[in-house]
Amino acid sequence: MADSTIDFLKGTLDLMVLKTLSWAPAHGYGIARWIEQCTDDVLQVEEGSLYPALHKLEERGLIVAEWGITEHNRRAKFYRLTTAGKKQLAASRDYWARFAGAVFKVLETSPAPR
Amino acid sequence: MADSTIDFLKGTLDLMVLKTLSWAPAHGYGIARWIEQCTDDVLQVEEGSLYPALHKLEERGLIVAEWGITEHNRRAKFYRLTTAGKKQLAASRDYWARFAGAVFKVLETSPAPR
DNA sequence: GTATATACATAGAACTCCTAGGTGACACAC
DNA sequence: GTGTGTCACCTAGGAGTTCTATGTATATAC
Repeated sequence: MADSTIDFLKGTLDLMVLKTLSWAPAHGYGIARWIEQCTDDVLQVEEGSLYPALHKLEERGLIVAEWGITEHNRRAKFYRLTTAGKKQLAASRDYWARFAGAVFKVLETSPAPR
Repeated sequence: MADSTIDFLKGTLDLMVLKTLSWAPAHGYGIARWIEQCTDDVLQVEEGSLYPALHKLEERGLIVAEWGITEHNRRAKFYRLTTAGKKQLAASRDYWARFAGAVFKVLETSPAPR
């Protein structure tokens, strides 16, 4: 959209959500805040992206939800990784490493000898 | 789409095209083959993605096209980076580095002390 | 009682990419 | 000269994500 900012997020949101949940169950709001905090706000998680993504991950059986109470004494939906989710996380993580490595390769390669 | 493959390409196609052109002018077909070769086919550039992307970059004034003849003696459109394109490449490159770094940070961070 | 932060949710727009097709020309074998 | 493979371009349509904008509701602080 804007000239100076480029959107690289595609596909990585799911990955980071799964990763965040691999530590402990968490609710949507908390996942978003954690990712932002962890990356010094380089990655910003919009709620309009996050909740649909969570619902899709749930549909795919990668996470399961359960209502609970937060430390702020509020009602919230806590998500937990399933076995399938753990497998998917491992696969996605590997794939992302290969992908990012490939991009860096292109960015760092010197002109081909010709 | 498929379970095992995830699409992380968003936004990076433009970046890699600009980078490829930073070495020397090239035509679409050649750009695609080079990126694939450079990444051992980890990144595959579909023509249905590439040509629209090239046209958009041209519209934005980041590259310019000129008809020429390839080493195979065929007619082809050679793209060249403009000054604006070089600036955009530098900016996108920096941004990608920050983005990828942030993702890795999330993927590598241990559970938060609690 | 009012404001702020917390927490969830969805509709619609905007965007990118891929699928699936199509065009044409050259090179080479036969 | 005809067929096949490679090169090189292009677009329409659909599928899929993400963002914008908005709405709801509760707990706590003041």
